[in-house]
Amino acid sequence: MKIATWNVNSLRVRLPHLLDWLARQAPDVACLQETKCEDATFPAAELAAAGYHALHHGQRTYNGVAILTREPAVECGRGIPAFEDAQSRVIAADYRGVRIVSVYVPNGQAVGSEKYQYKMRWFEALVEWLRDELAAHPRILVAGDYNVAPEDRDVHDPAAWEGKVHVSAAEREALQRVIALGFKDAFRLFEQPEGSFSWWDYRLNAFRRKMGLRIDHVLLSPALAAEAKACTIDVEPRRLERPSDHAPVICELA
DNA sequence: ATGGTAGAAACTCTA
Repeated sequence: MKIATWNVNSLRVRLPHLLDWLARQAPDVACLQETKCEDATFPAAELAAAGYHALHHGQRTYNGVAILTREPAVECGRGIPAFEDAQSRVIAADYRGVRIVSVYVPNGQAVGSEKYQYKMRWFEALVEWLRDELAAHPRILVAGDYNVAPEDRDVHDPAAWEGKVHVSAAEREALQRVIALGFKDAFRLFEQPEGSFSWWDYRLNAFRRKMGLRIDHVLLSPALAAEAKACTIDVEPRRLERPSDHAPVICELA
């Protein structure tokens, strides 16, 4: 089973890229973030024509997460149950015996800001929720935009980024608390090229200059990690005209 | 030097 995650930064704008990419990569599951559309305007018909069923937790202008599947999946919740959140950042589904969670962790804007504090509270709620979810569903994966680069090798210029949002010690510790529940970062189960990133700022020609961060992750439960065959970042969509600022991450399970 | 671009929506906020 081939499972992908991609922050598309507006599903409406990126729909042509997404449809081309679905045809090329043919994932069984695609977790999307930043759809930036309401459920009412979700392009379900276009995706159905491309061969995908969709579950969407939408929101106007900001956020919005979806799960695309080849066959219908069973939705099992939106948001973090014990965390009151006006922002659409989580959707979960069962598909072919796997609990799939698509997450869009808050950006955090700047260390110490109000949005950063929200990010840290959000992470704590995620950890508490996933502890129970992992116990109840041994075959679970949590894929999405975590807005944290776990290690210095996930950062193009660690010195320049030191202490900044996405890289700060507190954010890395928060992500490690998720991983410490028992999850594996699928990407690091395999040998990878140096300078592997999943996001590049639109500004300053960051993509061409290889100024990226690896902030999009597929976290696998131990049962699924044992079945992982490969995990790659597909940078091709980032090369296109009018791209998302993120590249898809693709994980293959046996 | 605190820049730059992109998206949605509304003349600003978020990333």
